Amino acid sequence: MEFNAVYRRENIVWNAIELINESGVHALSTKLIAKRLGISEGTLFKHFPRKNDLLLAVLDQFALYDEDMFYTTQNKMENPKEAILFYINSYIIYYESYPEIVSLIQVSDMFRGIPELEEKANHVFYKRYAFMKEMITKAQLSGQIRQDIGADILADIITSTKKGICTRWRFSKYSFSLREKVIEAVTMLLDAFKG
Amino acid sequence: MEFNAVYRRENIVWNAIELINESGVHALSTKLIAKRLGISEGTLFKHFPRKNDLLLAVLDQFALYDEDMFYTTQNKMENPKEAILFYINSYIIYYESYPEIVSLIQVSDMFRGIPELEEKANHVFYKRYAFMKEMITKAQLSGQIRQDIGADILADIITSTKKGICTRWRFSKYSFSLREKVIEAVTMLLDAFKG
Amino acid sequence: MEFNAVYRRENIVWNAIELINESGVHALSTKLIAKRLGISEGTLFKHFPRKNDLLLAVLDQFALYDEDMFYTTQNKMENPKEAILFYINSYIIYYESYPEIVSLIQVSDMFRGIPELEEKANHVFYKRYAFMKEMITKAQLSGQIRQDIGADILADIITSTKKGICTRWRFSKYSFSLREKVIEAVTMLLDAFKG
Amino acid sequence: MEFNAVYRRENIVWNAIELINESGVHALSTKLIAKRLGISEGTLFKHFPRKNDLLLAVLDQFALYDEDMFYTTQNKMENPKEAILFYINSYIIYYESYPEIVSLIQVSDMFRGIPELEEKANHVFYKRYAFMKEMITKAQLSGQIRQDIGADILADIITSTKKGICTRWRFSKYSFSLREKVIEAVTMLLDAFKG
DNA sequence: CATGAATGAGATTTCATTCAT
DNA sequence: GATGAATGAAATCTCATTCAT
Repeated sequence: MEFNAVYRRENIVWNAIELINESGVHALSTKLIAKRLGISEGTLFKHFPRKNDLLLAVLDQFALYDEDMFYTTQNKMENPKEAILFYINSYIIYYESYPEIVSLIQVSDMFRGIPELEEKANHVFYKRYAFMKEMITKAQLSGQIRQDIGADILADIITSTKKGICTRWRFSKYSFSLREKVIEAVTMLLDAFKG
Repeated sequence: MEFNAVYRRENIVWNAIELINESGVHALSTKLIAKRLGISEGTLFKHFPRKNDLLLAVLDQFALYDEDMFYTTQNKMENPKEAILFYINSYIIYYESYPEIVSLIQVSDMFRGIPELEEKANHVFYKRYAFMKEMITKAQLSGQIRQDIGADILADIITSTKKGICTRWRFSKYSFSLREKVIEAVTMLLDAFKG
Repeated sequence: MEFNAVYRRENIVWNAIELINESGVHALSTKLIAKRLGISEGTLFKHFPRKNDLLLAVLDQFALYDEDMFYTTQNKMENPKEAILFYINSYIIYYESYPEIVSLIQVSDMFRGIPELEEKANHVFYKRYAFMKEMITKAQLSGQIRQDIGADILADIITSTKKGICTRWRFSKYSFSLREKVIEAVTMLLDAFKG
Repeated sequence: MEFNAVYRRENIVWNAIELINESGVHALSTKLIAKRLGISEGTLFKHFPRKNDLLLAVLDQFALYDEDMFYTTQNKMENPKEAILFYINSYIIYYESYPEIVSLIQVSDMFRGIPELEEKANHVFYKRYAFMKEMITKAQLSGQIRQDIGADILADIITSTKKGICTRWRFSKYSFSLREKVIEAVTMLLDAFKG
């Protein structure tokens, strides 16, 4: 059954993510995933011939909506400032629905030294960073953001702040509203640097 | 010789850090460290009875100057804003002198799931965050920073931004001046939120 | 195949016992067992996740028939003296069929200091001792054994004698009839202390 | 200082015995002994060039008084029965003064597979067994013990019983009087088989 | 499509022992 | 005579991966 196979794959990926969330990457062994899923390791390898293939799928899941978000955000670009908030908000929705995904936020560090994974993770972050920078540049051109500051620096500030609050959210065991804090921070920043 | 033992320990720690920097934590095996130092694994374990002990020493190295920095920064607290810049600058000096140390910046994530390491790493970050928040609060009380914004959020912004730029610095293979970028960003932020 | 797995497990256990018999516990390394079985160490650990699990299985094998012996002996208890001889004889049958098992007789000492093993070994011996004492007490009540001697001491004498002769049998490379010697000794003892 | 060297050696041996008593042979590492003595492993090896040399010294300590006991017991041989009791009693005195020594009683099994140790341990036990058998034979010749029973079997019974009670004494954490129980048992046996 | 059995490489750790100082 | 540093071998155990059924 094709449907079943797809479902099974997703299931494996999510369980892997949950394991990472609970115990960190170093605890993610094929044995553990299989046990948690109630399947044999053999079966696991039928679905993902190499452990790295599973980790690549984890990365795919992590960035699953990126292209969509870029696309739908682009459509709001006549108002770049609102676009930025819309974009940030999209991630928050994703993270609040699936908090385990937040444990992947430092995925570049997690996968450093494993070439194919490191490369893919870096790619994801480069694209996100580039997109943010592009939006900021547009906001500067449209006068919504001051033009005397580097778009790269502001992109650093906003993306890092988002990451930082997400991380603190996870450490605090989700004890505050991610949305409120992130939106407040980004709004503050956009206001502070408005054109 | 006591001197030798201390030197050897430090040597091991730095080589471990370099290995982490080059290939990530997952590549940090005792065999690799030993080989790189030209010593036997047995010797390594004489100095660090458990691999975790070595990793704890790595963490110690990472946070080696924290207390000093807190202390000397405290002495500048009559001007909190300058204190913040001084504090940030202290880290930059450390990182520019020993760029490999920057690869430890996400150490909390790297060590997640290994209780004693995770705990210690979290402790380091909590203290840094708390210190930044304290400085911001003082700056607000002295009127240097606006009082209508949360000290916690501004602490998130500044510490995250520092981390983010450091990480990008490393990814870019140190292709820009860490000092310039970080100081520029933090100055911008302090200006933007001045009281 | 379930059958195969069970067979393999038993096979491992018996080879471990043989190794203990030939060279003592201290020579029982997982590498040696694996080599002797012609399997990899990995495979060994699939069957027994920890070496201690294998040793526990060795203990189980050692005491495999204990409950049976207690049970069938109980049924002969209307004549306690005969019951004692029947019970002793049951062990002799086991030991003569599988002489390697005799090398486990001092298992409590062999496993001292390894908590889970020590505890289990002690448990086995305590039960055997208690059962012997119970039989002696019954024999005293029924008048078959003198009542002016402590059941515990006589239990010590009989169980120790059995052990002692078994050990000497092994040291002598099975050069005499275990049955004859043990039965002779125990018969002598029962006669000497008859009521 | 010769005196010091001798003292140090004895000290090492006793600490080794204590360690065996507390945690079993398998826990007796040179590292542990050195730590317990507050000396370096290097120093330990100055006194005992090989670990086996230390273990041989442990065996020597275990059998230290054997020759003396054989000798002084011989002098009482005009009354063999009393000689047997005297002989048994000598061990009890030793064991009650140094209960840790009792943990060596199964030393033959502990050292099985380590040729030089196994051989020496067997030798000790063979001599003790032979001496006991000799005394019994004499008691039979002098009419104190029945002549229709094998001296070897009675030697098995008496030596095993002694061992068995000693072992139970240790397991019970010395909760009963070793002397009373052993003397009672042996007296009982000698009476039961008197000529 | 799923599984259980097998595996070899490698990880961490312990051990007895050596040697220069 | 004592020490600390060093070591190589071995021990237990984990890992990702393969394959016949």
